[in-house]
Amino acid sequence: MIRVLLAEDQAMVRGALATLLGLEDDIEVVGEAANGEEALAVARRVRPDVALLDIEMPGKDGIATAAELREALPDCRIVILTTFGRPGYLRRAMEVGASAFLVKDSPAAELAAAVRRVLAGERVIDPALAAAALSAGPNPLSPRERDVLAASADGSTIGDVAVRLHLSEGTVRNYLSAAIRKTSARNRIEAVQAAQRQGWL
Amino acid sequence: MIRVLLAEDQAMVRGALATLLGLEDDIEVVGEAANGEEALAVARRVRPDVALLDIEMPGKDGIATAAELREALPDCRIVILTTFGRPGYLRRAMEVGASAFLVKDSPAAELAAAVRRVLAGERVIDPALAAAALSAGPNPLSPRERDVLAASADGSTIGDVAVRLHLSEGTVRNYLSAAIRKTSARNRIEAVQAAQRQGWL
DNA sequence: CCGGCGGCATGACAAATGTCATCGCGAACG
DNA sequence: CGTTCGCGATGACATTTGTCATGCCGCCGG
Repeated sequence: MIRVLLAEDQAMVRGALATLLGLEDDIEVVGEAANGEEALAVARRVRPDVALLDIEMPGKDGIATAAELREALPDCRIVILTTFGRPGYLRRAMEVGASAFLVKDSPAAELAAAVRRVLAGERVIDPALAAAALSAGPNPLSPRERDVLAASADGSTIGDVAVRLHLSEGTVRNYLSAAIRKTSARNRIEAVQAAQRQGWL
Repeated sequence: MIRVLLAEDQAMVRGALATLLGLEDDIEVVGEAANGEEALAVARRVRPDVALLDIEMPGKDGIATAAELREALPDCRIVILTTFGRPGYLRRAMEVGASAFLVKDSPAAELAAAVRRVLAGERVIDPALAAAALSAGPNPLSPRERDVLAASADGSTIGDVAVRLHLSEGTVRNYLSAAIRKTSARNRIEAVQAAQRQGWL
């Protein structure tokens, strides 16, 4: 039996996916979690063969969780599951040692198939997405630019961001200006959206 | 057997939910759809007893679909399913004649339960959410303010919005200013986010 | 040890944004 | 019939935002 841990914040989806996997003869869901911290705690206890991690979770997201899980249980294969097939997500998932990257709008049967394949040592990545990630290139934003852009994402004013990041307003404007240029956007809002679309935040 | 139609854009989630429902002795999934148009077409053909509609779908969303479905198949009960428990969503769902309103982070078992209960003539609404919807009050934005705010949501500049809506720039600014005031926001971005959080867009 | 790069800051300037007062029009409502 | 309200517009104004040049510091690679 393949022992699987499932981390996904939406209970209804989590339950449905767990049931789906449980129907497979060779798969057994040995743990469930609603967020990253929980996933790590459960993983340490149940020591699954494969961990299915949703990226979009409150608190510690799936990628960060994957990174820690890699250290705690090096033998546990990691399958990243996500709503959004963003190039940056894929890139980060791979850097962190994930074995598979699945988007939720691929067919449900893919899930069990991916679990089996990663356990067999394969990597599972949608070729189209892989191409997109490669052609998009790496994140061009410097760490600080990324910080400032992320801090601006919630509608904060430049002053707010400056306070929150302990910077001068002028500096914030400069970083933002750089981020806008690098994302080929016309203003902050477009820059934030472009960066999110690429998975750079 | 209760004949159910399931509309949900993410194939993996759709498949998992369909499987889950199919496991119930008294429920049968007689149709699936990935968007609103498809849902309507399938519904007309299979004439389900209950339609499960996700709100967040590309093209025609779950609420708009519910409105049309209500006219096409008045006897078909409607269960709205959504990721976000936004007060405005609930309000609109009720106005459009939905029998139930479920958020995806309630337990998976709720789904089948809701299907049975709506068929029995009950309404299924999370009490906490109902309270939130009532205490939040109705959408204070005038139709035009809503249009302008929605058109600004993607980072468009005032000029863009003016062109797209065939308005003068000054008018756009005025509506935006009103929307910002009514949402108690400090700028466009906050206004958009506040409105989205309430389900007003 | 020197050049480049990233981080941080200023100051100046132009452009976009937000606010306000005010106007005309038409529809709805008492 | 008058009042109110939403829609659309204008003009003036203050503020915020975006751009650019420039400077300083510290670190790292050649």
